[in-house]
Amino acid sequence: MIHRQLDAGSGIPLWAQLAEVLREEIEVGHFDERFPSEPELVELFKVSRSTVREAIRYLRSEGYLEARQGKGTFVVASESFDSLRSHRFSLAGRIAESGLEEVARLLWKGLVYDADLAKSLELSSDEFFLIERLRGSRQESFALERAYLPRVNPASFDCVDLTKAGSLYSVLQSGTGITVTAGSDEVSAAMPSEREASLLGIAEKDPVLVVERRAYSRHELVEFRRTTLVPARVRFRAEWGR
Amino acid sequence: MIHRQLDAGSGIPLWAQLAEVLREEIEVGHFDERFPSEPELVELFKVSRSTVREAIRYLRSEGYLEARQGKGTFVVASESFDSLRSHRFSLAGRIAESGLEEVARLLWKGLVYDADLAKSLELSSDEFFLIERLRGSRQESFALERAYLPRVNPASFDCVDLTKAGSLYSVLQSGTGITVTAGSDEVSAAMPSEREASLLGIAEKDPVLVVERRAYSRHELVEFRRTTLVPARVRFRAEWGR
DNA sequence: TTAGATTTGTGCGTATGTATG
DNA sequence: ACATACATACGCACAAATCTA
Repeated sequence: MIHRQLDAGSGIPLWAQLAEVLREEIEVGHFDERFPSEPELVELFKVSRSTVREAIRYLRSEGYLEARQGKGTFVVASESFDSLRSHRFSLAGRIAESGLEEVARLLWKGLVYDADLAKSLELSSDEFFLIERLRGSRQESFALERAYLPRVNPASFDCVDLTKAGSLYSVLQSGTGITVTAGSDEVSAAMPSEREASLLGIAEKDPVLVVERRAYSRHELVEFRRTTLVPARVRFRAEWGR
Repeated sequence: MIHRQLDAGSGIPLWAQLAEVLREEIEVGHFDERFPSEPELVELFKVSRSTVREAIRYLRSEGYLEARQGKGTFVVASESFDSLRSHRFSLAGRIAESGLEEVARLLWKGLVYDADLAKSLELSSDEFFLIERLRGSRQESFALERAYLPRVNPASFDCVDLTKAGSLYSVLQSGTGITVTAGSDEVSAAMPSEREASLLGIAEKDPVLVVERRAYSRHELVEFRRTTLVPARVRFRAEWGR
């Protein structure tokens, strides 16, 4: 078994030492069949249960472990890329930093038909309500946002102010009664189309960040959103540490 | 002040109830000038400090709060971009999905001198130990990784196997005794140089994702890493809710 | 510069609740 | 019904970082 001595006076917190030992064992594949229970770890490493739980909490937040009440703690199948695995990225931009007011300009809204999109989203109907907005400060734009809403009543959006920077979800909630419960985001890089470059005020040779979002309400897709961002004006940032 | 009664028998954990109350107050801007200290919240809501800390921990993980030892807890200025604020992005690629073995090829290691980099990192010396690796499966590469280590003994890396996919930090730890405690990542988009495109096996007109990492050991920079990724082969993905 | 107060971080102990098998 | 597992909640003490008098 493991049995590595933790050093209380090393300046490194006990839970961090324990997490490091466990992380190494996980990466070697030592716990693939079974991860020790909390009481077992308490006994093995001679620390309190709070310390064990703190270490496990950290490894969960890093994506190494997941826990199920009543069942146990399990190793998550490893991603290939070291420690870029599960940091919390947030969008940070000059607008937020400088405190400039953010504005959203409505470019277009209305029904569109897109068979390819419907197919990739596994939807039976190719009808979408499209909301296209340009976001930025008064001086410059940093994002072009296209939200595709399947199966909604276009009239729901007639009286809604879409120029506010606020969330589309509150609009969805108040306009249609739909509550978004889960979703996914995917970040990639791409080249802008001529129109995108023009709207964002960049050259066609400048690359952009693309975020694709799927939002669900009770396992049902309620929004597909593609946001095109200017990397010089806004970027994703994660801070991590103990 | 606040005073909302929490209900112990409601089925909802006390910390979650407290977090919800605090979140609402935060969004109204009630705590913009000062967020209550832990003992104050204990007194206000008549719960234990662990419960208070659990609620604050959650709000920190959601990006609403940040805490500094000795200073206090503070409301994070809301990012301009709705709800992309605190998702957990992890790198997902074809390699991990298909279960192919990941390999790392050492391209170069040795001392380099870069005054611009030293200046941007606010370092007095422009001497770096550079480790350049190409990562991918046997069939194709998906990332070019350049790690700049200031002030390390080059001999530390003589006997180390850098072709393993494993973390550089364990190398740092064993080779130099340095323990990485904190850091930040920033994701952007860029065009590859001729050499990068060639090494990654892509066209020069294909955009790439760029991740810049800063790693610290006790407030001291110990690594600056720039990773260039091929978006078609690997991307950042976050799932939320549920 | 120093000393003390304040605030979050770490770590211990205990007890009880809830989900699972 | 029972044992096992993690989740919640309480209390206490001291350490480390920060601010202030």
